[in-house]
Amino acid sequence: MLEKTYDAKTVEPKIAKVWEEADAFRAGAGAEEGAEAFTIVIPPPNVTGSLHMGHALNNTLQDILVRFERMRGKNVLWQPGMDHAGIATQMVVERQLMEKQIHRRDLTREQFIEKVWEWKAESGGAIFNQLKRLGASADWSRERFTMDEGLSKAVLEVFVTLYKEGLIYKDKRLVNWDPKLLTAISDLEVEQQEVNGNLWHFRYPVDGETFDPENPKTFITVATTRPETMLGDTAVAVHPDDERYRHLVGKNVVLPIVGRKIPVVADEYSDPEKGSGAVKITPAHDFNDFEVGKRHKLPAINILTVEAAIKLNDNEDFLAGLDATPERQAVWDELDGLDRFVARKKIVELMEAGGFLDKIEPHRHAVPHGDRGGVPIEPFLTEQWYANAAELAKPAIASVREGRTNFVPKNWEKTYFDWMENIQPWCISRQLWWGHQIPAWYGPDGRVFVEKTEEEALSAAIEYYLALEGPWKAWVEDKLENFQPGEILTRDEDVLDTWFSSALWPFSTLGWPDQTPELKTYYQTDVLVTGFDIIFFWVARMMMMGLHFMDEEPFHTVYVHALVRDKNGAKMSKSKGNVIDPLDLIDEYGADALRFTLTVMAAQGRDVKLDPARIAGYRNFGTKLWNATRFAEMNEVARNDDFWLNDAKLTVNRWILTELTRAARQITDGITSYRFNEAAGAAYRFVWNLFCDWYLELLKPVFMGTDEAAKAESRACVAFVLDEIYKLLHPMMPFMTEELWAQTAGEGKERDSLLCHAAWPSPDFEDADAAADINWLVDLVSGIRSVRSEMNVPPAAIAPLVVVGANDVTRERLVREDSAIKRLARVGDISLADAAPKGSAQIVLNEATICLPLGSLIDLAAEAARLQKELAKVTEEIARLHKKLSNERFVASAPAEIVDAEREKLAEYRDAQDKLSVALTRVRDAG
RNA sequence: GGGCGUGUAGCUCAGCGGGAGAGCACUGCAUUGACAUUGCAGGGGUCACAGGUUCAAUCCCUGUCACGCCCA
Repeated sequence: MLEKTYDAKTVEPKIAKVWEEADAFRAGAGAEEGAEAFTIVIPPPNVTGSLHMGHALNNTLQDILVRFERMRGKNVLWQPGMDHAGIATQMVVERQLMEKQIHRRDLTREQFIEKVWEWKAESGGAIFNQLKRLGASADWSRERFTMDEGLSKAVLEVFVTLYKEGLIYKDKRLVNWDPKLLTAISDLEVEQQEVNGNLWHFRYPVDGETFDPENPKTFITVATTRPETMLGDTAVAVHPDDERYRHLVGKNVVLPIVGRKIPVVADEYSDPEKGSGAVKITPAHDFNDFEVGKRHKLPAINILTVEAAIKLNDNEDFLAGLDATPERQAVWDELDGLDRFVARKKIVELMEAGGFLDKIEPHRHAVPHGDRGGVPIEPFLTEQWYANAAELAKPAIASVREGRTNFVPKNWEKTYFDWMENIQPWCISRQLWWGHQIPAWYGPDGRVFVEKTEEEALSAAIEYYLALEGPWKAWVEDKLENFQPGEILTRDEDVLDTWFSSALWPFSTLGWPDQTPELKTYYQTDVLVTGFDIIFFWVARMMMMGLHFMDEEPFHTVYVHALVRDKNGAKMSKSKGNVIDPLDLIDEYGADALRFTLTVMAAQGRDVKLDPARIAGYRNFGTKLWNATRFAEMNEVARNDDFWLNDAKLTVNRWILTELTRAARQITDGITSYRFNEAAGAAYRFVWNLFCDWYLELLKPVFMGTDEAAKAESRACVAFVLDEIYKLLHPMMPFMTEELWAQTAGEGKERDSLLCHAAWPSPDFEDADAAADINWLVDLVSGIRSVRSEMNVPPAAIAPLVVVGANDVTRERLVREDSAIKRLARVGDISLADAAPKGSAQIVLNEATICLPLGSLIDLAAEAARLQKELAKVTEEIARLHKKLSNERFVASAPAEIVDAEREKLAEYRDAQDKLSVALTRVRDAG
């Protein structure tokens, strides 16, 4: 016997253990030899991560697909793993070391990396246990890590290949530099944040004029949001059509504080409407200015250190061509080494003191911030490694364009195209220690050798230098005489962007570059399930790499789900304090309730606003099913394989089997079309509103009756339908259904397989007549209940039922469903009559009028009012339909079946109108 | 500024060319036997606004307003 209530806290760990011991989710588990493969690779969570709502939704949806396809008999692999998350992990470990007063730089690189691995062994990967608690049925034995040996091998292979193909190269250009983390980051890792700042207007004196702040002819005013960068200005730009400044183009201005003479150039970048219409140009510290600088061949003077402090002294680029007067030198000394924001204030003060400050305007503008470090990034001129994303994107664009990979919902394709078609070179090097070190070695002259191993690089280098005539040949020969490792080549210090290895995930996890059986079986993977926030970071790059190295898309479908927000629609964030921890919800309501809630709310193209009250509601749904099963048990429901359902005789059984067929189709269609909410909704309605509310209620008279054959048939039928319900709900509520499956094996019996390996239902029982019968019964009972409630008839009162005008079908139904009607509608004798007894409440149902002679219980005035209201409603409908059908153009243009249906409706309403009128007269006569 | 999306019951949301739906909340009634994590019944909506297409528009098109997100 089932426990009185379902306790998720004890059942879920127990079931998890059952699955684990049965090795139930191993690749191909439960599938027959040669079954079609179905593969999903998990979006690898960060090794530092812990389960948040986004993960919960993402993995619930994946698990639904995976469990569903496993039950459909496919050879399923859900490939799990984690991402080494370069910056995030390095930060976590650095912070931990700092608590012990150890700075990363106190350690060698090797020592630090050792610490990271130690950290991973101890605290990394907590999220896997959390995913297991959610019920994720991945093949945990195949766990991969982007830094593990196999995946690192794939990274080397890809890097070296792309380099040799010319698709990876080194370049010196402006990058997004994070002065806190001291590394370059990619465009995608930059977040624009709106801040309140100022526009400072500076006067730059025109060369050859005597500067007079009162005389505009002697200077040009420029506006800037970043005063400190003026130290690196190398021009002032004005618009070519701007009359105000035309005479100055080609002349020089003298940069205050610095003394450098810089030209006024004409460039369309300058917007005459903005500020003064003249803009200072700092090619080394601004992306737009860099482009202007290239057009006008301006020098780029870097005036910042990697930590974004001012660097003037010993700065050759800065000092070149300057007259370091003692006064200037004193000012430079003062500025040198100041943090950029301190320097900003200082510069403004100096400018003001010299009369060069025109005005300060408050200005709200976007400032780029590093998404990890959280500080404003600096455009910084450095040499970095780049991947030619534009080239790699071409086939990736074509794939989606030609429908080989499809986005669901489709509108994300536009986002994908917009980004891919304007893609910039991908900066793939990072100045970190934790990550895949770039396989590039430099020779004594700085020449780079890119190979998978140092040995190969060395051979390449030796071959190169020995073939060279010149000083390096002798140098290398000399070194080779008495060879010490590391003396000829120096390895590039940088590591690769974390997303570089993630981009290979769909094939690197399957063993590539080796041609493993897994790779053959499971690539191409099927569906990628992800949030839209990583379409650019990850999806696009997997497409590029998959196509380049596998010649086949990594997946045929990308299902993009929404973000989970709080119940007010705000993004969950620690700072807002509105984060809901899925583990808390699992503790409180159970994993099944959380999963079902996320599923039923996961409509395409809309964010999930999660209100914990909803979860309680869906927890109740599980309880409902649990109790329905208990009810079945109490009534000796048991599977009976000898009973052939097609032979079911009871209408109610034939009806529920018909409804089961419909529900199973809806659920199956919902999942296969990624409309998870529809699948969950269909399951919910079937189980609660049909199976529990009507089917089990209708069976109560059978179970309490004496017709043993009917009981036997019904017991078998309930058992069958329950089994099908467990299966249909399993992808959404795996724990409870697996438990119910085990518990309902029957006295002393055991199921011959786990529910997670049971065959997915595809019932095809259809009996339209039975469906019509029960629908009539439902309408009858609902109608009677409604009237009783409105007439305030005490629930305990039993009234007789008199049916007027019943045709043969209705008469048969009344006999057939006699006990159900009596029980559910709480009526006594059922009889037929030609006219309604006096003092009856009356309900019009199809051709018949159902009368409840309530005697003294009835308030005739109230009943008259009720009938009047009904009549009004029907009359209104008749008017609407009449008008519609009188419209010749409707009759002529609308499809015939629509017109016929409307005519039929009209006839039905007219019939009902007649009967209601009779009923009303009858009530009034009685009064 | 460009793009995407949203606006339907008090709240959270489905639906989407032919009679406005769900869950929660609310109101009334019900408590000995599957289930109060319950049952039965009920109230509640100019489907943001304005035009257009159509025999027919909550649904398609255009515009307006409001809100959200992404990219500059």
